[in-house]
Amino acid sequence: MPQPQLSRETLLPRLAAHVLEHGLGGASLRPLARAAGTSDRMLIYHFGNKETLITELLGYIAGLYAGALDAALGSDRPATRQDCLARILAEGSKPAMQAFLVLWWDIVAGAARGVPGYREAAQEMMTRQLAWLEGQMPADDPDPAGGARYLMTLIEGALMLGAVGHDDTAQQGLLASGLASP
Amino acid sequence: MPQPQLSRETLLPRLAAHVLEHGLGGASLRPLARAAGTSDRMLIYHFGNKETLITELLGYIAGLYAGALDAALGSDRPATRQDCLARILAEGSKPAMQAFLVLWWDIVAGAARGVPGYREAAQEMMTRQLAWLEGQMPADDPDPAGGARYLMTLIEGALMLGAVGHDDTAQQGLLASGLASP
DNA sequence: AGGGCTATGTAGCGAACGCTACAAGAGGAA
DNA sequence: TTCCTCTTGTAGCGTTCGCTACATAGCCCT
Repeated sequence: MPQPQLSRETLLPRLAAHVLEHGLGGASLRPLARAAGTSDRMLIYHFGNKETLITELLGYIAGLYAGALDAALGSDRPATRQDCLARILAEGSKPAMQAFLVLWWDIVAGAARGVPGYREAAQEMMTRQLAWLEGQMPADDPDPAGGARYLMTLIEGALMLGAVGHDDTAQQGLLASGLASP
Repeated sequence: MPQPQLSRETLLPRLAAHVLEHGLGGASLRPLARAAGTSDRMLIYHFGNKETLITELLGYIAGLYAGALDAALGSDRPATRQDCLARILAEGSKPAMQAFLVLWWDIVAGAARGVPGYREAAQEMMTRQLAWLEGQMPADDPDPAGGARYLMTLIEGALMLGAVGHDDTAQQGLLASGLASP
């Protein structure tokens, strides 16, 4: 009997790719297994049950997200908060980030409803993004910590408005904040 | 045979109450029917299929939300943007709004993924909230339209951060924006 | 060599899913 | 009265769900 030596570590990347494409809502064992080249039977064997599978998967995806942020970290800092915001919005509109974004709202919904594992993953991703953002603040910023949290709040609001088709509202809001130019 | 004369109109309020409590993710016909005092058979009879049921339900909930906003409309306008923001955040933290908020992230997730009906409902709710917010802007505000969109972006960002356990981040962000006081 | 232990395949369980076929009661129309 | 339409109940279809029972092939240890 062949032993492709499947483990959680080798499984998680392919599972992550599947949920990034198809979302968490319809993530049931058999499609997940097919995407990972194994069977539902083996997913249960390796993870115990579906809930821990999802929890570990969310943790893994949070790690992926952290890696993507690190990769996006430029060596030169922006000169102003305006530049900073512009860079981040450019980063978030990259196609590679779109799949993350769509999945992100699944995670937020789960976190808001209290589904086990979701809040932890969401919190970790936001904490990581906040740290990244603080590192991206202008060197001469009078209040990098507060400024990063301010930008963060604006960015997340803009992303949400964009997700529901209110991109224009967000754009005009950022304009009125004085942190974006037309 | 008794005819309790059930129609879409009499059904929708009870269906809405159910999804406000249990969310849209697990909203399947039989539990929905039980909550509405009927059977899955009759839900299909009245709505045709589940997709149109959900679509109509989302529209109805958008109407509920609009009504809640109207009810929250005070006759006196706030004097400053700061007051305005404070009032809105107070409004959003009312217990009656919590169920809406949890459901809201379900809707956002569906809208982001392109599930039929979700984007329309989300857009309608945001449009309505934006109009309400514009009406709440200070009478002497130099740019009510832009200011409302700016506040909107901040508020939605703060709500999202709150949903994932980053309330403190949002609070410090609002503080750094100069629109909130400690 | 033999006995565990780990990893896997096959088959299937009971439940829930969206939806449908069929019959039947109630009320109006002819 | 007789028929026809609207509304409802009962039963069940085929599918998918998470999960399990059981068998078995390879590996390591003694």
